[in-house]
Amino acid sequence: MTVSKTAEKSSEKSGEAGKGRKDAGEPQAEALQLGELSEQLGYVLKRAQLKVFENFLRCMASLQLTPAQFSVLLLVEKNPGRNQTEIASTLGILRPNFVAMLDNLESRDLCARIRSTNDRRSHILVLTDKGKAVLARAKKLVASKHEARLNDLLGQANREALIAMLSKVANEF
Amino acid sequence: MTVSKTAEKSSEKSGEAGKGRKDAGEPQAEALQLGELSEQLGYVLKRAQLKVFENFLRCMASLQLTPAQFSVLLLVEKNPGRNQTEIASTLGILRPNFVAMLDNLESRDLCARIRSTNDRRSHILVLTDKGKAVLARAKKLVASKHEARLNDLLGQANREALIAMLSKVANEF
DNA sequence: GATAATTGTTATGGACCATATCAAATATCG
DNA sequence: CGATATTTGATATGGTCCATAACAATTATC
Repeated sequence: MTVSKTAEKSSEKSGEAGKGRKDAGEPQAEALQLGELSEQLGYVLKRAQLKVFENFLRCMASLQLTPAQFSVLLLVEKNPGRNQTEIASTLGILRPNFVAMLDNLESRDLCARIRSTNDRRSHILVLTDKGKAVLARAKKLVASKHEARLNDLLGQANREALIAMLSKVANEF
Repeated sequence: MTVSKTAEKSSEKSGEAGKGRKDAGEPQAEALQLGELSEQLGYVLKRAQLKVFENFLRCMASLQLTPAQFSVLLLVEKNPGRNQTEIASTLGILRPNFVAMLDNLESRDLCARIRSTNDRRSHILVLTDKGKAVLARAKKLVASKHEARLNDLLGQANREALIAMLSKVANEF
């Protein structure tokens, strides 16, 4: 069930540009049989997730946003005035690990920590103007380059069905 | 798009045993709005993947097999006589990282490295008798406790549709 | 007002992933 | 044949992400 991010370099040798794939060329070392692996939920889930994240990063290259950072900006925009603990726990990020993430976003002036007047322990999170602008551009990129790709691949109906099923698995499994 | 493995402890406070959930009890700190996040492919994919892996580990607790180890055993069983490079690259595992994995499986007598007579550089991989037995038990556990759960949740048809779509995403996205 | 709990933070360790490098064995090619 | 390049398994190492313990400042609780 393990899959890493590096595309297998071995495939570069065989199917390059316009070469009509010779079938009985060299010994060729026949491809392995995946067998039951290709129907293992966890295996195919992980592979799909890696591919999707990989594509997401490419789409966001110009904005330099990771999936995690994008999710933080989205959530802060939707829920302004919440503190670090609330945002982090909603995303399943542990508070200690959230600190460095925010340091990054804040250093890039996308997000700001504001001392709460009610509870001077907590930091209220808000998007800066730049943060809002970047997020707006990010959304457009995701919609046009990322989610649209899923539509092309599966069709609108199947895309929605897939996301609905994944949500169900995520929440009720 | 980030999700960790720890279940949010905060939910333990509210819905415990048989307590009828009071709606207007204490201040309650209203739950955050996920907004567009809940329809982000990457977000829901990652959450689902974590839940599935978590459940897999619980099911395999008695056999002490991780998803990655299970995939290795499955692939070696299906393709006996292949070397480390072939098995690893098929699973998307980099050769350096595969060494420790095999050390582990070999130390538990589940898998064996055999020097190839054709090419004395490579190690042929095979399952030991114990490895075959453990894998057989693992398959039964996965089928009865893991995959069956997906059937209960989605139904047979949807389960197959989900896996088919994930395969498509994994291969063609 | 003493004690407990919460918030953000630091330090730290583990798991996983990726790259460079190496010795041994093999392949390639002059 | 023999020099050079490639392949295989392995080691070392660094990065990222995840998880836990602990701490100071602040607030809640009694």
